[in-house]
Amino acid sequence: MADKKLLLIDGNSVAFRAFYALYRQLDKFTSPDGLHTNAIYTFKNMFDSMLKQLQPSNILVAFDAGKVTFRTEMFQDYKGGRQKTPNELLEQLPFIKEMLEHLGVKSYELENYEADDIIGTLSKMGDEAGYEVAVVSGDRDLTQLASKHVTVYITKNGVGEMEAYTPEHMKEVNGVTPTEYIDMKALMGDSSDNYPGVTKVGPKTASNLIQQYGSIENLYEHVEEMKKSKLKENLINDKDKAFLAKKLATIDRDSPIAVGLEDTKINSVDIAGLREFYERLGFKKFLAEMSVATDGNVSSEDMQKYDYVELTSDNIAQLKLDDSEAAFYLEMLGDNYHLAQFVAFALKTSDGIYVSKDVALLEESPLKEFLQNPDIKKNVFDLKRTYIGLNRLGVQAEGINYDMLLASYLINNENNSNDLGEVAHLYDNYAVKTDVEVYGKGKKQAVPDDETLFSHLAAKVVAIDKLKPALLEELKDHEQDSLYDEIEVPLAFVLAKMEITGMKVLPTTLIQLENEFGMQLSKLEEEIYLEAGERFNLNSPKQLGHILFEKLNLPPLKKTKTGYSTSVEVLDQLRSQSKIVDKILNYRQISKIQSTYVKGLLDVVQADGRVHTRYLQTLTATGRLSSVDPNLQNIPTRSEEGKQIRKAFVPSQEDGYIFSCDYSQVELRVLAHVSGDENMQEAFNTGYDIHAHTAMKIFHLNSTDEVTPDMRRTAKAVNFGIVYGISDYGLSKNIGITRKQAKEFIDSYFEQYPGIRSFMDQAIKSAREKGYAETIMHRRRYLPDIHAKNFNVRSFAERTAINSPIQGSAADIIKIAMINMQKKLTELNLKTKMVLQVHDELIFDVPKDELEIIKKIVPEVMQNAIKLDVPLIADAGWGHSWYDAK
DNA sequence: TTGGTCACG
DNA sequence: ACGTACGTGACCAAT
Repeated sequence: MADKKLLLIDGNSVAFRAFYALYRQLDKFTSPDGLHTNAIYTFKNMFDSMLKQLQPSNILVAFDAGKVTFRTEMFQDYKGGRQKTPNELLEQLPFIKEMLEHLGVKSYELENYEADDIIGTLSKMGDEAGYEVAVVSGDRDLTQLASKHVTVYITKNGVGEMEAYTPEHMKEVNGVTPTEYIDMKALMGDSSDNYPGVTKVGPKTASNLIQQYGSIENLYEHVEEMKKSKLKENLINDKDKAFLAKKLATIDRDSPIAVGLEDTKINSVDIAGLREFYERLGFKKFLAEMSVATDGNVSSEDMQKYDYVELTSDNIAQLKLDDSEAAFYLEMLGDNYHLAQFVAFALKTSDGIYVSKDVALLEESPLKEFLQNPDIKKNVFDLKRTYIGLNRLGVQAEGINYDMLLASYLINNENNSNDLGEVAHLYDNYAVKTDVEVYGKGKKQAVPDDETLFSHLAAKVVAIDKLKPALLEELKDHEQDSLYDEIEVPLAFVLAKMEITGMKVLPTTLIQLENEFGMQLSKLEEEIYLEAGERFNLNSPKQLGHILFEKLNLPPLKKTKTGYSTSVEVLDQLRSQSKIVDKILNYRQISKIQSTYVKGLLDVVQADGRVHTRYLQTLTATGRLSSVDPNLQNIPTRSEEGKQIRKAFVPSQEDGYIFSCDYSQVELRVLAHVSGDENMQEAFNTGYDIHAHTAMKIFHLNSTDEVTPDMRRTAKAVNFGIVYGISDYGLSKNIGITRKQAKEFIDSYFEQYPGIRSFMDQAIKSAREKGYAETIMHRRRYLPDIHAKNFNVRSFAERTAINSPIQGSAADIIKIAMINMQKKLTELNLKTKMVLQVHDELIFDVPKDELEIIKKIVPEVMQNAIKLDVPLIADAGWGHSWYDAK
């Protein structure tokens, strides 16, 4: 702690920031009595972060006393027209003050003055008395107080982040000194405080003028010397406004405050009062923190320090591992567990907690036997990560039967996290810190000292065990036990094996493509520069927009937040207007393939000549998987150039096959099943081409023979639209018809498939009643926005309520197929490996002599994954590369 | 870190 | 009347 360091906080401003930081969680943060607490809670977090960063010896928090101040006397409309502070925030202010009192911190407000003036006055007093002064506010006005010993911190978006304004920083940002800033404001006015400055003068002009003249007084002495301009006229006309604005902008540094520096001393924390306060507001996290900080009086057993034993090769022999159940955690630094550095492990048995940084201990007796013993049930967090980490150490884990991460994802994937600490916090267990707290993030990520590390890991294994009953109970309440036990947990092992196997990629094929595409790209580049008349960065949408819409004067058809849109959608319509457009589209397409797929893929081929993706099993809102590092679920297939990439994906044996099998229209079949629509079910049961059948229906034809390719295309778009929760606008935009036509198609569709409409209505109604949408396997997606007042937000939730059960059930189905498939491969003792899943498609690496059996069993297993009211159909293809597997 | 763009189902 | 399709990940430029 610095000797004399005074922290002055702008209470209203910080509370305001705190309130809006968690505004979206407004309804989730309430006390047992129903009081909103989001601002109180965040205020405390921000306050803690200030203490940590600034280490003050003295503190005072200043508040505004009321609406009327000496400034409103000068200027009636001061802060007029400003939106009223929401009641939800106002009602929290007294509690913030109460909390500060318990914390031993003085709050102060003064009739007729704003918090700014209190801070201005105290900062002056502090400065004169030899204090280092730190001012914290969300309001940039305060930056005028900055001086050699006064630093003004302006809160940024993140809870703990602040921008430090020293006189030097002021100069960089505004070009003026803190005192000159007042004069700058005099010229600019302040729209949020509702007072005008000089007409047409903004920050730029104001800054330039003040840099030139130093103050408005001096400026107006010389104003007649300025050469004739609109600016000069405005300055002269608005002279009174400027001088008034200066008065309003100036913080009173000699206000008649009734507190002095002696009042800023920090008193001791009123522990009992604070605890009672936290309990009243339901702040479990802060309560838990208190128990640790104050030692003794530990009310929450969560916060006990755990005793652990550090395992070494010397004491390992004494380790008793005769339990039938234990918790285990293997720590690796970084997301990519295929490559991540091992840090340490922790183990919790009935005897106690054991930790060690020596992961080699896992490779030997007795830990290896323990981990490989199927009869000892292991509780973990992130089964797949654990399994693969152990696999790298030569351990084939068995008996892992509980995964806290998977369970929490199934229970509620709304506030999804892969961090054990964060998940534990969701279940009111604050005994374990988050990994970011312990290891840091980004460049600063590092392993801490042994004591910190071991305590963290000990807390982790304890939390895994401790929360297990609650999570299992909740799964049961949700009727998700079989989704968890029979789908997600077994699937995690299947995915682990797929990831470990990886897929063979031929770098030479990619390098050939790199050369070809490279030549095409340089040729296109030159041609484009020639047409444009200059060289520029083709990959910059901003620069490209400038060339197209300003230099070449093409019509800008669409805008984005930041400028002109240059997307395919726009460029496609400009094709006829300039030769350059086609070339740009062509360049874009090839450059995408080159950077993302050719170069990107080459970068991630590992030493074994394979790519090992990671499937994220606990990420998506619908239950699908996602694939990263590399993403193998978006390898090009639609364009021929892109499809070339697939030639580099080959079987592990040269004469082997890549075998691919995909479901035909799973989502529509799921829709036919869940909606019970008779016409659609009949179409699938009879084996019609569903899009042609739809075309026949919506165009009122007598037979599918009359369906033209155009009609079929339209019908296909309508079928897709239905799955997404259709709107006439969306459909019209997608297939380039009018909204009216689109509406007619949709109406006609609902007439022909009446069950679909009632399904959609029912889906929305049920989401409203239950608060979530659900798949056939009881996977949930919570939809709080279904009750939103905002039309757009609510509509989005409604479409989601329709789409999620469809997309999610399809995900359930292929997951079941994958588990059955892996089982079958093992049963039949085949060498074939399942290597990829692309949402409705499974891909296998097949030795030559297994092709025949695979052709038979894969479609069979996929088609029989689940029994629906309509048949599931899966079509297979194979070849000597992924490209040829069609 | 964010936004634009584009690859996939 | 509201403005709009559902679900993802990677790359690049600009902040």
